[in-house]
Amino acid sequence: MAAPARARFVHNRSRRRADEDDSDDEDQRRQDASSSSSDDDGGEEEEEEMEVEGSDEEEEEAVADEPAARESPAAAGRGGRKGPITISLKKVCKVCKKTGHEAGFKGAVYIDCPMKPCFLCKMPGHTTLTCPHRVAMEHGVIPAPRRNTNTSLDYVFQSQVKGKISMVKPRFLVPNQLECGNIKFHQRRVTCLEFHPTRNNVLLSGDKKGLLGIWDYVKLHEKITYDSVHSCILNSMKFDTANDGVLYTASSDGTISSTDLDTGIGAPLLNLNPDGWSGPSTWRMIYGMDLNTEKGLLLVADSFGFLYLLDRRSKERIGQPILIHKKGSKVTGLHCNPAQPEVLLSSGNDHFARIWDTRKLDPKSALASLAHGRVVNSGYFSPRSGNKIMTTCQDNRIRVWDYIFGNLESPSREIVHSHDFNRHLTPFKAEWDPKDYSETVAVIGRYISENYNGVALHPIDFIDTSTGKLLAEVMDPDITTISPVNKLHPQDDILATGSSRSIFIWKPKNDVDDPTEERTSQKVKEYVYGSGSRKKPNGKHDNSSDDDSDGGGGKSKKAKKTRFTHTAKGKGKSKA
DNA sequence: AACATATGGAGCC
DNA sequence: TGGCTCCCCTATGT
Repeated sequence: MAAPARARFVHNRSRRRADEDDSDDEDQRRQDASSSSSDDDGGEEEEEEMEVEGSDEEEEEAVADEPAARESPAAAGRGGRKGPITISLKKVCKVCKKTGHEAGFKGAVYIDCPMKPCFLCKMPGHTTLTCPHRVAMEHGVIPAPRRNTNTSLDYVFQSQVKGKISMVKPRFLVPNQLECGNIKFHQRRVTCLEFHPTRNNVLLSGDKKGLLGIWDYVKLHEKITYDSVHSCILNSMKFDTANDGVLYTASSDGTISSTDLDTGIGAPLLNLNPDGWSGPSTWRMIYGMDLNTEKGLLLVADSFGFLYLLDRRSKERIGQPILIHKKGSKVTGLHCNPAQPEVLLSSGNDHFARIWDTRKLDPKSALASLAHGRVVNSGYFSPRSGNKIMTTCQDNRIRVWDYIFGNLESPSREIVHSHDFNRHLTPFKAEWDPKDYSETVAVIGRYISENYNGVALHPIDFIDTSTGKLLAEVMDPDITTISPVNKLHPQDDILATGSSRSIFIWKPKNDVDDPTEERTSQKVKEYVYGSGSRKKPNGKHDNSSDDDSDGGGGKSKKAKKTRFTHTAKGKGKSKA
């Protein structure tokens, strides 16, 4: 529901302002109390710097006669006037190493370094605390003119295709309440999630180690994991809709695997590193994969810019690999147009998203090249008509093209949203709500935190991509980690979230239970499965390296089935 | 409580 | 082009 969520947001925003003031006061007090060594998280050695301060802007000055200070150029600049030399004991900013300010968390509020461009919109002159896109999220849209090309193609589109897009907003329920507990069986961070297309309550999850989990989120004990399908990052999963017992998986180990979900038998479909590891400059990783169900064609892209076509039955490659992004750069994603499966959207590390006709492919044959400010994490056609494109870019902008047959030179909208790249996080990807006939609602996790009741939380945002308005922000006081992986159920009002190693299932809050918010005292139960603790059965630590780049090519692809039973235990984390 | 560490991209030379 | 350094609202284990 838009209205309540909005109200909550405003409320939180005003609370944040109050906190800012608080922390400023705190800052003052602490600095008045002077040389306290309140250096928070170590790292920088020079915790305090003695420095002669010529300017009188500084309030926290102390009188001293430090000989070293007298020799400093700043002192000389004072014209040799004898008298008390003022020096100040100041903190060094961890970000820019300059003095006079500090950056970092003050309680639940993060203070930006004023010397850096805004962490949200990347523009200089302000910080995230004062960024217009943060203060008023609904105005975070950089407008672009609606361009009608007025070509015959556009006319055909307007009359024929546009009618398919429902202009009536469907009932929209935000799955904002944690349904089942904190599911922990992945040993590494979750990298992808997919709902089973036909089997109710079944979710598939992949992690950085390559572990594939298939489990029922209603009957939590019904869980299977496959730990030998892939040897490192599971980047993408696709169901064969012609045979939904088969799952295709793409991995940074350079292989595509097909797994029969009933028998657990896995078969490699493609291995781009048949000769094994011989250094990072030759190791091919697969991030992008999609399936053209009409043609039975598997489309795969590697980390060197090449696209491969694969017949899913014969498992044979069709033609030669085609360079679709800058040579040597990673293709981050592929998506076949849901209405016209031969139309392909690719996104890449070369700051471009490109549209292709897979029937006539050659490196220069892109139907369109969509320029971005930085690496494009993902690009998706809208789920029903396929006539919109939404991309997530590392420049903290979600871009939307409303009409793929129109003028694609610049996006219809750019929505400023915090989803920065961080090497330790799975890249953020804004995804359409597959249930939304109007093709406007998107979901994406948020990087920067907001202060909610003294706790810094990173919500999952529901965005109206036609206006940039924040429809809802989903969060829970017990989830303090960032949630970069989010998947909306194709039919039900359910959201699955991957946050670090945990998985969460959200459902709409029951309308019956009122504003009393009895949820607050209720802690999230943690379901730790047998292998969840990174410890080997013998009690020794799993010291196997996190290195993604070890062999893997020669590994047997026989899927190993493991069953676990869950142990539910209450979690008593106390939050301020 | 203070560490170490996994790790990708940008920007420099 | 390649090799190096920095980035600096991560999460977790020791």
